Amino acid sequence: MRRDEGTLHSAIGTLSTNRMVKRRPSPVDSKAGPLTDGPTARALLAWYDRHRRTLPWRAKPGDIPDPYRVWLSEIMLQQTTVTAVKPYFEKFLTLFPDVFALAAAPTEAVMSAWAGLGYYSRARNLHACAKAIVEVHGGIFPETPDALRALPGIGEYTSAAIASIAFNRVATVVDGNVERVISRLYAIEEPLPGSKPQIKALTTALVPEDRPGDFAQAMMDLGATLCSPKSPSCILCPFSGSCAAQKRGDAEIFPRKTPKKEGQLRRGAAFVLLREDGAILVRTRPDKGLLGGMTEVPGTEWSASFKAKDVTTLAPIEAEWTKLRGHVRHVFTHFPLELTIYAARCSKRKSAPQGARFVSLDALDQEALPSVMKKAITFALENFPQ
DNA sequence: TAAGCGTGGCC
DNA sequence: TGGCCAAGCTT
Repeated sequence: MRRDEGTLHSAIGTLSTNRMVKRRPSPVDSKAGPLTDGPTARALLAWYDRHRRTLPWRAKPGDIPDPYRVWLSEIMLQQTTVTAVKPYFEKFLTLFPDVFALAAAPTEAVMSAWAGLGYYSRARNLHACAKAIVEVHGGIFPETPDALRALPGIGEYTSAAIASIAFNRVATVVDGNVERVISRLYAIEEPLPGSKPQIKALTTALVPEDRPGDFAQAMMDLGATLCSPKSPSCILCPFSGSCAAQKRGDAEIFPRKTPKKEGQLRRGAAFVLLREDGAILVRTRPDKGLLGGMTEVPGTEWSASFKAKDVTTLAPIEAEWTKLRGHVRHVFTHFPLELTIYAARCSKRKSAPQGARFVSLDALDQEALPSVMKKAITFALENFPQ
């Protein structure tokens, strides 16, 4: 620990003196510890200036960032990969070009545009946040972490990210990438999430006053490219030589994590009712909880004790329900799900029961349909009886 | 504090 | 193929 502190202080010293000295640690240095250069923001920023990723929401060098784009991307990127976010980001910019358009949009439009991206409370909070920015802040994003933190869907990470990236404010941005990079730089043995306070303190000490936004993005770019979870490219890393894990040669074991207990399998049934004019029966889930506010086909509760026996008594209408062979499997973050699918047809004159509605298959893409429901409907249509 | 909350890609 | 993982927030 004393060694870490020494390394940190030398990093701060290098920053404050604004030196561009390239000091390759000698064998003597690396044994001496405190004499070895620690990681510096300068080294990282030099790398970033050459290797930064081009992303749809990222301002080009010299350009002023658009807070709306920064905010929208940060919400979408929560626990979500860049690849998954890109098409949704473009779609949202087209449908809702600015915070005023988003605030004025119907909730259903926001939810259906978000469908497939997951963690649907993000969409609800996104909409609430847009309204708050328009109604409370006159459509202007607040610039400080504290003010941002007060908005729906914006927590510790996102408030710091927006403040630093959109407004170049000094803030400590710690996401999964930063946790990995810092854990390796200092070979932190304590597992996450217990190591979070230490990681935040070490990160804070590295943030440069002149380019906090670039520093945050550089740390995340580094974590997403070179300092990857598996087989990191230490040889190319700007921190090579000042990274404790790289010196040990076992960077990939960091960050250590406390194992999570796995969720128990839940089962349930779903009913796909196809009307003869090509519409299926759907309903809207309650606003809160799993898949809150999203569209679903009618079904049973999902539970560990579910038995696929006599479940047609739970069907939305009386019909000739056929139990389809096989199951639809889906894995949520906290439990796996196995759905038994029942299928039936009904006449064009059939009206939807209370709380449900018919939607033509052609209009299904305008629904807020989560992936598990797309799976269930696709499975039913592909295996429909007769 | 810990649990709840999605999804798709990767090896 | 299945476990791991991705720019976390809310309660």
